[in-house]
Amino acid sequence: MRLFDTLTRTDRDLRPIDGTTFRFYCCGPTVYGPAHIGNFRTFVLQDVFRRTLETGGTRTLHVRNITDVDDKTIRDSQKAGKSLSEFTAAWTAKFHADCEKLGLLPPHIEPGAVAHIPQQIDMIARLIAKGHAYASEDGSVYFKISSFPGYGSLSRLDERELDLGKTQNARSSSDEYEKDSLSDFVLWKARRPEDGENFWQSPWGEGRPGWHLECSAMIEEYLGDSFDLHSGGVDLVFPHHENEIAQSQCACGGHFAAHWFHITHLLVDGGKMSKSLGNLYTLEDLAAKGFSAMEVRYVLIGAHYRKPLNFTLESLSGAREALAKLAKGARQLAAKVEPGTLLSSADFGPFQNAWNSLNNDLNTPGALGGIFTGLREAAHLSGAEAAAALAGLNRLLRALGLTLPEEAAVESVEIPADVHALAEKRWQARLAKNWAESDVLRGQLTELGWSMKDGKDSYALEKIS
RNA sequence: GGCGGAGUAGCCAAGUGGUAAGGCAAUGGUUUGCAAAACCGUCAUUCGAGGGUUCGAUUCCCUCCUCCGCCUCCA
Repeated sequence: MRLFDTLTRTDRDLRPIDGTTFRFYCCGPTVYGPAHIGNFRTFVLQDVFRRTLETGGTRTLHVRNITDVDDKTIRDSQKAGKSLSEFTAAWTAKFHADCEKLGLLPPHIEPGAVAHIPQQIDMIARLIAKGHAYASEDGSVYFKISSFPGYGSLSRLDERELDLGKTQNARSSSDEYEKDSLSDFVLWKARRPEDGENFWQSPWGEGRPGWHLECSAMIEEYLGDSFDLHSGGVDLVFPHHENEIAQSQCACGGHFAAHWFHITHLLVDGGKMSKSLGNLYTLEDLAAKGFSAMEVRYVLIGAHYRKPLNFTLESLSGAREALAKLAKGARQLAAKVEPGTLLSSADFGPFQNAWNSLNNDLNTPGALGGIFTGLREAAHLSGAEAAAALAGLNRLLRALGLTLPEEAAVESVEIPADVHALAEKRWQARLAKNWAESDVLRGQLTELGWSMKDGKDSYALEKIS
């Protein structure tokens, strides 16, 4: 597949460096609360990315970390009166549950920062030995940006008016640590009183690792000094990924990530999502409004990953209808195929365009459009062609990670006796072609909060929500 | 202010130097006592505004307007 690369700003073909397995790393969540749909846009697109590679026959190694120590996890665990590990374990479990609902494939490896402190300390020691880092008097360690000429290549720092020297004066008064240059970033944070019990021993004294370091250390541990792709939300380009490049290339040599895949942020109702605006949605918030995680997933893949996606409740309703339409189309296609037919998956039949879209810079909305168009074409197919089309459709749905809703599962709701009696009465009136009375009775049912829909030989009662 | 991205029908949203995918909503018809459901249709002379290049631009260039992101630990 071809994918846009943030570093070179070009579309490039993806080929595993080692020729067999595509190895990639995704910056995972900081577990101090429930992830919101903006976080999940990134994780869902990374999931579609992986599924597309695998559907195309490429084996993958997917590593995604859990950030379980930083300012926020420490602060909020203290607020909650829990130990850091107890606190982050609970939110990690919640994250996993949400991921499963969204149909996200679990990463092959999911390392946590706290479990990799020795590796982080080792990396810092190497950076100091090579002259890329220095310890300050308080026991913190900083990366010396001036020691790495390549710094800023990913975010094009040299083209920005970010004068690393100049900003120092303006901000040094509020800086709590002692750095040579303000732009230098922290690798090891000396223990502070507010850290409570959350500190570890190091050659530089008690403290904890800086945020940027964990990814570099875990990448080295599981992917080595060179690997295929690194991914995250756009906000991580600077400084997080920039710092990772500096740390890893200086400590390990190697070229680090061969490709950078960044997902653009989600907008809600045309603007930034924020708690104060009341539009920061978690899966739970949306479930409370009656929307399933799969409907959320459909909306999230409904826009190209490099364009802003405007999330609205209206688009969620649209997703429900669209999924139902897809499910119906899939059922109709399946009905044309003899049960037991061996489904060929050599090509995608009428869904070839959809598959091509997915492989052309992960164009998920293009792929969805192609599926609906393909479904229309597939309606005219039969026999082996229909079987091949069905196979193609199934592969595509798997690549997108979409699980289609089952045929209208009738919910068994308790129907009050008076409602039931009224309905029976109306049904009899209707059978007697007494339309006037029939309509009056339906009006009464409506007032009780029930709608009555007539079928050929029976009727259905539905609670009006 | 610097850098980056975006403005396509009521909403979500693809796409292309050659005359606008798809989904939702809406709407017409068939059907149904009427509804609902289902099925079959319709639905952007136009792509933020104004210039330019071109036989031809929504697509390339310039200017302007609006929105969004990043600018030191936010996916």
